[in-house]
Amino acid sequence: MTDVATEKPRRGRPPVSDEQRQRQRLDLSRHAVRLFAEQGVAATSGEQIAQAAGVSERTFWRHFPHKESCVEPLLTKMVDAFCAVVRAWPRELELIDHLREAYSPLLDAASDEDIEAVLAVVRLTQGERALRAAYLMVRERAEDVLADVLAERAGLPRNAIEVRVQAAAMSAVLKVATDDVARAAADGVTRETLEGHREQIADALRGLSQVLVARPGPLAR
Amino acid sequence: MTDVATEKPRRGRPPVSDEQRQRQRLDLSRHAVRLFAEQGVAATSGEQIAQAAGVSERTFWRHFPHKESCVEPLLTKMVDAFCAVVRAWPRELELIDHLREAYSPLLDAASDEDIEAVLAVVRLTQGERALRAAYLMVRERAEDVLADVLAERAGLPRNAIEVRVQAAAMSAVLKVATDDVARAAADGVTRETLEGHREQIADALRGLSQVLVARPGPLAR
DNA sequence: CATTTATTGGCACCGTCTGCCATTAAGCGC
DNA sequence: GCGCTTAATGGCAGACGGTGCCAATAAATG
Repeated sequence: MTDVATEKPRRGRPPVSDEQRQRQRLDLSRHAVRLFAEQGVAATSGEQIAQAAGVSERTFWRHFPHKESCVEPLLTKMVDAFCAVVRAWPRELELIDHLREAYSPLLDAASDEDIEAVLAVVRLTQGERALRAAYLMVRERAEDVLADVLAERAGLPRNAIEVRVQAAAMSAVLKVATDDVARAAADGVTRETLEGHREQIADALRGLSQVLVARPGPLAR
Repeated sequence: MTDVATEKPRRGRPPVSDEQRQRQRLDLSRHAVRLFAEQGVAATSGEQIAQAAGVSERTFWRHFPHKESCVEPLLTKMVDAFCAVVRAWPRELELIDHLREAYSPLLDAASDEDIEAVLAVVRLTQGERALRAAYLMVRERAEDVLADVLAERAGLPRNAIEVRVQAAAMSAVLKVATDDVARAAADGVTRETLEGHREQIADALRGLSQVLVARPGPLAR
């Protein structure tokens, strides 16, 4: 009825800004991931994480509904960066080529420590099934972005079966490549490891278009 | 040193057979899924499931490490059946055609109640993130089987990047199709719904081979 | 029946996570 | 500065998830 932000004398303490909230979560997240990597998820209690970050256990649980969701802010940060790159994918370019161009800036945008932490999380998801769920949730968000972009480029509705399948397939490609790199970076991340990721993705994308057996292609004809 | 099974007078009560163990788990699983569907996962306590199945809470927890893993036996049963079909895929046939032939027997092998229960679980995984992890775990096992079969047919090592990517992509296809059917079967499963699944898979497989934008195909040339 | 081993159930206990309330912090007008 | 209002925090009790331990029972052998 009345205007948007008017009619609001706003008395009392204002809520903290959204960015600040994110920063708090991110801080908790970094401590949590460090502890997870050092001693495992099961052996790390919520109390411990809270203490490491200097807040009470109660407020820790207010920030994260489950212990595993601690990894989310860190992962989200990287995935969002990647999504931004995908969204900026120009029509006239191959995805591979676009990634080749945009990949390095993506790496520069994040601190080395965060990159290391993210890869540590990905590695942890191999054995710690509790983290797998969180990991796959944020991957799913990325898949939706991918589907949006694909749909727009193909001129199809977002939920067309072809679009969803393609998005799922490409998402799978990214997953395979990322897992490989995370494993490769088990002991120390170098610039080469990360550049390798780009080429892994390229390889994997090629693998996708090869279509070993799923259809009667030129190979089988 | 000594022979395999000899030298074992085997005194005392013998361990229960593996099949019997599986049957017990399956029984628990059915009760659990029913309760999950009726009142949600969070609102269903381990004690409740145990009581429904007529065992103590303690032995319930001995059968399942986490509450969510209750769904595993049911899902595994279906996935194993599907894997068997994939393994039997003859070289000279298209996958789609093979599935068309083998699909009905697959349905006949399971009770209607179990099929309904499985679809209910898949539907639940949409909203209950706790179940998502369990669901994705058994899907991953299926992906490995797929990779094996693909590797053998293509004459490549099991962990070749192309193989893994293809397996992941096909697995994604199955996931998309299955989710669609589970949604469609929200109110009552009919034979048509299930036959529809086969066609969904076929559609999705076609979608996979279309390759909207991932490479310079005839469309982009 | 006595013996041996596997399963079961009961109990105590730690960690996860929530609801509730008192306390503190951050803004406002005065 | 002082109230006043609202948001964030911390502390506490408690339900639920899940494990270790031990006693009781079940199923085999002789």
